[in-house]
Amino acid sequence: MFYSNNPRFFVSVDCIIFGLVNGKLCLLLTKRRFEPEKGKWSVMGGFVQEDESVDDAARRVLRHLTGLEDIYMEQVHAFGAINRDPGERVISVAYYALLGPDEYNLELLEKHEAVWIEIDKLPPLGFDHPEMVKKTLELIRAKCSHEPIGFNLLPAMFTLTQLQSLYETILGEPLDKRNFRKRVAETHCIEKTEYIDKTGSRRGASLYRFNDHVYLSHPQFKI
Amino acid sequence: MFYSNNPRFFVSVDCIIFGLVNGKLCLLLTKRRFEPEKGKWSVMGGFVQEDESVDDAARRVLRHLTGLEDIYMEQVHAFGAINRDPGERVISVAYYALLGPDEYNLELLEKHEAVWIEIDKLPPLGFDHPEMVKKTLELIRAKCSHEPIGFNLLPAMFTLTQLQSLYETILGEPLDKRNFRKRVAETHCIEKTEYIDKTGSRRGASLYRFNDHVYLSHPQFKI
DNA sequence: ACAAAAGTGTTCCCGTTACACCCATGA
DNA sequence: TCATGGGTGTAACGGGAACACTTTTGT
Repeated sequence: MFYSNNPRFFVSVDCIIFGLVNGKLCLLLTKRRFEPEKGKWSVMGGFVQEDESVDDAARRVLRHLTGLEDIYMEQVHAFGAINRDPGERVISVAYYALLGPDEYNLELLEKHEAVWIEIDKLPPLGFDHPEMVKKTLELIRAKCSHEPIGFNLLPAMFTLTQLQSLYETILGEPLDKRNFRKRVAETHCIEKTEYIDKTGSRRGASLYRFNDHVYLSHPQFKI
Repeated sequence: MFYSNNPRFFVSVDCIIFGLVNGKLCLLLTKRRFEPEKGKWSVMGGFVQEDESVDDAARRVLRHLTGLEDIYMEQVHAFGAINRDPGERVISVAYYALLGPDEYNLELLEKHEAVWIEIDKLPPLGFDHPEMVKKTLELIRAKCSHEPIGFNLLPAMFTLTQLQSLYETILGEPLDKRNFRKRVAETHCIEKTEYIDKTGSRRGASLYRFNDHVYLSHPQFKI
C-alpha cells in the first residue's frame, strides 16, 4: 500500500511513576540488567504492541507493576531523537503516573526490581530519562495548583498537614499554613470527615477526603 | 537483537499551522486527494524517516510548505489509538507552528494544495485531526498570556491594535484597550519604533516591535 | 464637519500575603 | 508539665478590572 515506502520504528512508552513513601515524594526506578545502558538507572518502560494503543501500552506497564487498572496517568511528551537509544532507534512516549499508598505493594515491585527513590536523591539516569523527568516535574508543578491531581498520591483520607507537605514537595517551596488551609476551605471538593488521625500527633488531626463528585459538578480548583 | 521481538510502526507528524490572513486567524489545511479519507480535509502531515528526528520531520514538513527553516514550532501531543488511521496503523505526533505574514507565499502553498481557512469556519476534518486542533487551541490559549508566542504570527512591526485583535482572536474574548496597552507598556520586550502605520487609520498608529534580546535577558511576559 | 481609529488615567475592589498565638493530648 | 503537631483571624498591600473622553487626519 501507499504507506509502505516509509520506514517503521520501535515505539516505546516510558512511565515516570510517582509515589509517596514515608511522606517523601519518590520515583519508581529500576537498574537495567541488560544492554543497552546496562547497570544504569532508568524509569519503567515497555514497547508498544500491535494490539494496543500507546496509552494502553503505558497502562499495561502500570498494570504489571501494580496489578491495578485505573491508575492516574497522563502523557508528557514524545521523544524522537535519532540516537536517544544507543541500541537501536526507538521513539518513546513519556507518561507520568501518580500512585497512591494502596496502589502498590512492595512484593510486586520487588519482583520487577523496581525501587522507590526520593525525588531529590535521584541517581544518574540513562537514555534521555533525565530530560523526561525534568519535563514531567515542570508539568505537574504547573498543573497541581489548578487541577486536583495531588490526591492521587495520598490515601483516600488524609490530614491537611499531609496535603500541605505534599504540595510543598511538589512545588519545592514552603507554604504558609493558614493561607493554605484557607484555600482548602474555599475548595468545596475537599471535605472534612468525622475521622481523626491519631498517629501523626498527640492531639490528633481531622482526616479530609477529596470528593470527586463535587469536583466534577463544579470543576474549579485553586491551591 | 533483543528489541526485535517487538513490532514496528509507521510514525507520522501532523502540523497544525496557524497564520494571519487579512487579520483573521487561519489554519493551513489540504483536501486529501488519496485514500484513506480521500476528499476530506486534513492538516499537513508526513512520515518520519530513518535519518531524521521526529522534530526534524515536522520541520521538514514546514520547510516544504514555506521554504524556510526557522519556523516557530512546538510539539502538542502524540496520538496513538490503534484505528486512528483507517488505512494502516500510524502513530502520529502533532506539532503546531506559527507563521508570520512573510513566512509563506501563496504560490508555494498552492503547489501543495494547501489553503488558509479561518479558525472559526473549519470544515469537518478527517482522522483524529479535530482532536489535534482542539488540543492545540487549548495549548496556545493557555500559553499566549505568559509566553511571547503571538509575535510569530505578526509582521516584524505591528500596531497595538493588531496585537490586541490577535489576542482577542486566540483567547476568544474581547479585551479592554486601556488595560491591554498598560500591560504592553509594562512588558519591556515590546518597544515602540519611530515608524507610523498609515494604512489602518487616518490618524496613523505607531508601529511596535518585539525585542527578543530584551526578552531573553528578562524572560518575563504577562499579557 | 465628520467619520474612524489612536491614544490616554484613575478608582475601586478583591484576592494574596504576611504574620503569632492558643489548643489538645500522650508521655 | 511539657513537648509536639493541630488549628485559627486579621490587617496591609498590590494587581486586575471597570470605565469615557480627547486627538488626529483624510475625505
